[in-house]
Amino acid sequence: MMPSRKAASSLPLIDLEEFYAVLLGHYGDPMWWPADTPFEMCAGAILTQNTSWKNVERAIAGLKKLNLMTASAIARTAPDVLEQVIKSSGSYRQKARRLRLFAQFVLESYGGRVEQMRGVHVDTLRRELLSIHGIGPETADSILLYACDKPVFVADAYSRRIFGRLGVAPGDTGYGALKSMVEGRLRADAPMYNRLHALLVEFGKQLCRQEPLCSRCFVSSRCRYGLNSLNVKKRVSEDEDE
DNA sequence: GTCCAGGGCCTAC
DNA sequence: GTAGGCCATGGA
Repeated sequence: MMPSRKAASSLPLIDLEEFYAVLLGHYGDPMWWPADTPFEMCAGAILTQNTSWKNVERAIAGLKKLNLMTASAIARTAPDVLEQVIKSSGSYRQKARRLRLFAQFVLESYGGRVEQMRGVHVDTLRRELLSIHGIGPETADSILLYACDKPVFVADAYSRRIFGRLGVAPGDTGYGALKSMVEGRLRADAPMYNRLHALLVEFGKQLCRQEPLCSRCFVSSRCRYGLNSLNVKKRVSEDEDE
C-alpha cells in the first residue's frame, strides 16, 4: 500500500475568532478608513463602489479643496460640477447622483449631521440607508460601521473570497447570509468589526488575492484552499524530482 | 490592450 | 429570483 502523500495537518481549519486574532497579531491595529469627518466616511463609501481607493482619494481631495465635503454643500452643488470633481472615481455620473441623494437624506432627516444618525437603532438606520437609491447592502453597512459606530460586519468581496477559501463559509454564500453568519459568531463590538474588515482588506490585497499567494501565506496550513494549493505544488515538485 | 478595483441598478428571462 | 449588462476612471 502506497503511503499517502497528503500532508497531514495536526490542526483543524481556523475559526473566525482565531483568524481575527492571527490577523491582528500579524498586521497590528490597522486604524482604518482615513477621513476627517463622519460625512467624509459616507462619501468615501459611495465613491469607492467597485473602485480602487487610489481613484477615490483624488475625488475626496477635490471635494475638500472646493469645500464640498458636507451634506449641505453637496446638495446645493450643480450636478455637472459635482460630476467633474469626482470624475476620477469612475461611474462619476451615477456616483454624483448617489452623493446628492445621500446628502439630501442627511439634510432632511438628520439636519445635515451624520453624527445624529448614531442615536438611531441599527436596524432602523439600515432600512433608511437601503431606501436611498444607490446605497446597497455593502455601502449601508460601511456607513453603519465606520460613520455610525454600529457593530456590523461588512461582507465585501474580500471577505467572501477569504472566508470561502478558509472554509469558514462556502464561497457562494450571499451577502446577507455571510453577514448573519459572522455577526452570529462574534461579539457585538464595533471597534472589533472595524479592525476585522480593515484586516481582511489588507490580507486580501497582500496575500489572499484573486491569484492567492499561498506559499507566502501565514495561515495556509489552516486553510482549505491553502492546504490544497500547497499539496498540489508539493506533488508537482515531487513528480519533477522523479 | 486587457483586467480589475473596498457595488448597485436595471432589464430580461 | 437571478443572471448578465452597464456604469467609467486609472493603475498594473
